[in-house]
Amino acid sequence: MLDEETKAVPRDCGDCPIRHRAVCARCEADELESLDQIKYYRSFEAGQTVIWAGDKMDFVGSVVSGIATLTQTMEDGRTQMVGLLLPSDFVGRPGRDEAAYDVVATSDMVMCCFRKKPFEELMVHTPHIAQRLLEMTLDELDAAREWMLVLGRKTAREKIASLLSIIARRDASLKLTKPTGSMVFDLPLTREAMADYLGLTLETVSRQISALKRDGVIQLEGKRHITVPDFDRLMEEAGDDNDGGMLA
Amino acid sequence: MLDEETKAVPRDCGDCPIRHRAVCARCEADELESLDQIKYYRSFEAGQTVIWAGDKMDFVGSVVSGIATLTQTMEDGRTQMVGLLLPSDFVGRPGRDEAAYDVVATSDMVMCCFRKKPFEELMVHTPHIAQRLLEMTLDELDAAREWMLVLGRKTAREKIASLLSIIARRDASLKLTKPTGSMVFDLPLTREAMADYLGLTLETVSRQISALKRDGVIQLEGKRHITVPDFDRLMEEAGDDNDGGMLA
DNA sequence: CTGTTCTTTTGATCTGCATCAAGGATGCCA
DNA sequence: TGGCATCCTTGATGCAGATCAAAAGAACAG
Repeated sequence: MLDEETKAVPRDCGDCPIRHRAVCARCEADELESLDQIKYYRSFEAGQTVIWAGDKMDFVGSVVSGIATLTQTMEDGRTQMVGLLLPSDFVGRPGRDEAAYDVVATSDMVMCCFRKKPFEELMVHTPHIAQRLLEMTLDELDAAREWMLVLGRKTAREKIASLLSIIARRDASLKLTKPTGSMVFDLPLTREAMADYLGLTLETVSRQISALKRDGVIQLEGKRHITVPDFDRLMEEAGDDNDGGMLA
Repeated sequence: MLDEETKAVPRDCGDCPIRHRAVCARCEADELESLDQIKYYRSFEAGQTVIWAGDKMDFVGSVVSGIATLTQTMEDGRTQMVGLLLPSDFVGRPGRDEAAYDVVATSDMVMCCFRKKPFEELMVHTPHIAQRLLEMTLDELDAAREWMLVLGRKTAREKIASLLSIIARRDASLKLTKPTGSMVFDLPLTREAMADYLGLTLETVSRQISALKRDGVIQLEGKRHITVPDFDRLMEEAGDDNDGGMLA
């Protein structure tokens, strides 16, 4: 069915758009050289599955461009997204042979892959890689825990607002701007994918987006292009406290 | 209000009950020696708060005995537990100054603490510590993601069954037995804490526990002592698939 | 043993979101 | 240009779990 085409995309680490954010961020020139020797690029089309949960996984890698999702599925088909992978995010786990989750490209995507075995060996001699990976994993753990609050305790409206504020913030950080005032961005997810992320149905997602639009929290152009006139207002709707203390 | 009593509990690393599971698990004798120099013990009583989210945190550490919870709270009081800390689990994050979550001891608890600064310095020269911490953090990330599925997609009954099966499994692993057949253990949490973990109300928790008891999935003695006559049955109720493939 | 507090159970009712159902918009391919 | 698929919106209805309320154990101090 799916044509798992693998296409080489030669590139120099020096020009790499994720050079200073990915797992290689802290590497010196010589370390980068070693990584360069075991790396290869893979391209995926929107909708293509990178790997299925339970499949043997003999590589790890970084998202270079595009977006992928990490999802878990129960036997009866209920699915929950457990991660949204953006450029520089790491895929796979050193020391594990099988993929723990389904990984699906939701847009055209390019990954910088390393064969797992050589990567693991390299990690032993290259503390900068292990250090960076630890830092990234701790960040992901924080993100997962923040998401647990969203899933466990927020209302549908708050969930949507939380997702929008996260996407807006991430978009701002790519553009190296602060998330304030008016913001414009595109939704990288379908309503169904949003529902899977938020633990809702796609109908509820659609209704709540309409409600936020009706209430002036967001403006919509087409289905995907979003304008947030007031980011603080969005944060309020998300139930997050941005005025949080810190009066030291 | 809370009497944050700090009591010394001198102990030798060689005798430590979490020696081979904690962040120090991979350390050689000399590395252990270095850790030993910067460690100190703190005891907490049941109900005592270890640290509040946002507070300055100048230590990291491991739970030696007892149980603690990691929780997040919204301004209006809604709370979500984001982690259950058992013996050998790590508390705190190297490279971060403030606690991200409330940490509360739910039973009498002893922690082995390291001052953060010296610990961070030690990590640089002691790859075994960083390696083990990475491994533990990856495990926690997996656990958090499994919990996202529970919070986002499972019914109240499945949530309760999931929590019980996790506690049962953990209990089995402490006793070095396989989780099968009949199992007996104590709930380390109040109904309210269970509710905070599962994103439910305590009334719903109580009702579902009664229902599981009525249906013979569990037996109760007092409020806390649980017997699971058939672990596979419990797994089914949790919606987990334990017969999952693996026919290689 | 009695009053107090904390935890838990159980009942009655309400409601937010799921479910079921239909139709609109957009884009692609023949 | 029309057929088809994909994605999205909106309406009607139902139900799982929240909320409100009361009371029953259990632990403990006096």
